[in-house]
Amino acid sequence: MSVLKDKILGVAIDLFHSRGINSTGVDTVVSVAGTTKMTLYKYFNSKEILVLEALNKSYSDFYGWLDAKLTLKSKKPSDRIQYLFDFIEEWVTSPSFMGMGFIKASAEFPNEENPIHQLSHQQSREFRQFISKLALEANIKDADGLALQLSLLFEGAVQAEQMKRGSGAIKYAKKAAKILIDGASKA
Amino acid sequence: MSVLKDKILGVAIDLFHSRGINSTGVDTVVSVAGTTKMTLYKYFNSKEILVLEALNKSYSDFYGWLDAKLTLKSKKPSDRIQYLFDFIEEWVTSPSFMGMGFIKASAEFPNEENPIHQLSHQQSREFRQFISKLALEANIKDADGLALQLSLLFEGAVQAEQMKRGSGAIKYAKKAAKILIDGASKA
DNA sequence: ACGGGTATATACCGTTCTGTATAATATATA
DNA sequence: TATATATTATACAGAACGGTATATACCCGT
Repeated sequence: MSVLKDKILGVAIDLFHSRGINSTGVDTVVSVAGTTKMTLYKYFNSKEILVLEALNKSYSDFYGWLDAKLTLKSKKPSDRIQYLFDFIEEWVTSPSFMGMGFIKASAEFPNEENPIHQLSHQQSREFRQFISKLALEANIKDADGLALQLSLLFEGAVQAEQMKRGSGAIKYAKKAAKILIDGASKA
Repeated sequence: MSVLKDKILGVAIDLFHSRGINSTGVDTVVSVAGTTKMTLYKYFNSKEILVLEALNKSYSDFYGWLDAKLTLKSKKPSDRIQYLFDFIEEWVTSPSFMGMGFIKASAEFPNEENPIHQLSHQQSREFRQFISKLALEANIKDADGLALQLSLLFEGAVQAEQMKRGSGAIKYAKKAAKILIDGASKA
């Protein structure tokens, strides 16, 4: 991947998060990235494709980071779900946190037939499946049910933190997650 | 309030929810409402004001409906929090459900200095305080903490339902809420 | 029948948007 | 030095945007 394409993608991710996707024109992207529209359209055939690639990079960066953290933290897969919200807290409270792409994008593109909405939905499902896998490895019976509940806490906490930085919501999400995990473990 | 202003406001709320705020032009609003831009701008001095009023009506309709339902359901304020998610489920699964205005709006206007973002944030806080009042009346010690947790479940469930109608997330949110309420009651 | 507010119709202004066409420039390799 | 490729510079097309100006029709109480 060209260094210039990478630069454009990174700038786009920043701007989409800080100003919103629809409120960010390609002129602004190229201006901040220090290049021109011709170059942007060479690497991305349309703004929609730029948005889709930005979403993909955003999500896979987060997912890769979280998965690596959990793998490093515990060699026993059955313990990992216990640390899930610890790392989510680390992520959410990090200065570079700007929100979750698929949450914002699905709000800006509510039409379920829109490709951006569909990708957002897919990422949301992928993340829930990731939690479900953690729950399964922890020998939790209703793994899917717990995963859904934890994903609600996750999305709610991210939503709260997007609305106001330093809201502290993640601390309470963590406590709630512990209660739900413990409850589901004994069942 | 003029019947025409009401019509415009209702159409605007529908369109903002189904197409997004930034993707809905005033031309579309007046066209669907069957009126003209002159009339719209007579009642709303700018699109931003239209958005703010749409948010206000959206939220107060929801809040008023929910509060009335809870008051009717139980004469004992200490019981009401038990039924909170029952009515939220009724609201979310209703065919007319289109999402929560302040959740979508805050995603479309991420800048914390933007008036629309600020109103969204205020409504989110108001709703959390409403839950906190319910928790207080139920003699729950950490009423604010529980209220924050329940609001995370609420926003997460609404987010999930916005992304995919009929997701079923609300059922699991309800179960999680019951666990958290019971846990906080005995503490 | 007449006058005053209300709504309509329509055209327009200036700006911004995505996307493209064209030509000039830099850079690296052969 | 010559050639191919990557990037820039700039201008523009065509549409949509928020918002305004002007003139016309309607309706209702006097």
